[in-house]
Amino acid sequence: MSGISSDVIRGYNDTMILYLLLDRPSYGYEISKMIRSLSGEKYVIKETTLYSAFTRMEKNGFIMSFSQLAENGKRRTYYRITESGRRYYRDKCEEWLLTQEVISKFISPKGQRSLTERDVTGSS
Amino acid sequence: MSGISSDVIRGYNDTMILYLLLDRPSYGYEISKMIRSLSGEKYVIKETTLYSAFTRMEKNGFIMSFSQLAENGKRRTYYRITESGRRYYRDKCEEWLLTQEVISKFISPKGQRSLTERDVTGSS
DNA sequence: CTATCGTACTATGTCTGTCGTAGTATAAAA
DNA sequence: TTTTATACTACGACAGACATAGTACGATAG
Repeated sequence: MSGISSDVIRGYNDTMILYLLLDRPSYGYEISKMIRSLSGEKYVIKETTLYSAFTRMEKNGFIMSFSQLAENGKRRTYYRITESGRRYYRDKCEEWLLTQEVISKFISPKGQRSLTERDVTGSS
Repeated sequence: MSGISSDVIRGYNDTMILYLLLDRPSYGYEISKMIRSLSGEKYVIKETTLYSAFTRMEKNGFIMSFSQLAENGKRRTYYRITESGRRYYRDKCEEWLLTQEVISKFISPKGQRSLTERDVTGSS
């Protein structure tokens, strides 16, 4: 299998989306493409996850939507990050650094610590 | 509010617990203390989270429980990691490395990318 | 002309891990 | 005797991710 489980990513989808909005507004389809490519094809956000994140974040005041005609004449919903959204993003970045630090203490590269055979069995 | 949100840690509580069981069996209270101290007091697992993790992981075959009398004469439920649990732990470690790699692409240290002054704030 | 594909969404309900709240029980300490 | 630390269990709420399904429209292929 391999890949990133949804439990891990949970709570960081918002952060990823906001990151992509820092420079300029964007819309669903484009953002999903950007996440895919920026992650090196390692993570693909689900459509429902993406759009529900938009809804949630707009409700929370982190982004604002506006409708605009695309080159092809189709109407799209764009999202722009707000000041509050930038603050939230910054906080999440800090939280991420902390999280990394903490979780890393519980990770051992080979998945093992000093382990002698007899530890595996025996109680009585 | 700083600290680690539960959404972030979600899915890594199990990993932390398993890490602490790699060497020897342990029990709830001790594990919670170890998580607290190993994380440098930065993360404190909730009791309910911990015990429900035990239940879930035993059901999944990652750990096995056994009851034993403690020094003080009280009966405790200890947990021992299984082979399957070790494998799961190793997988989670790999997943973690991948996750770190991916999420880090969406994190900018100051929470900002090319950004002109006026966007930031002014308290002046 | 029709079918399919890519784009751009919305709706609805399920699942699962975390957490709030609360309660039980015992030994040691105050 | 009351409090504190230890060592749990039960129950329900919550929220984010996801599965599934459907709508709509333009471009492209056959």
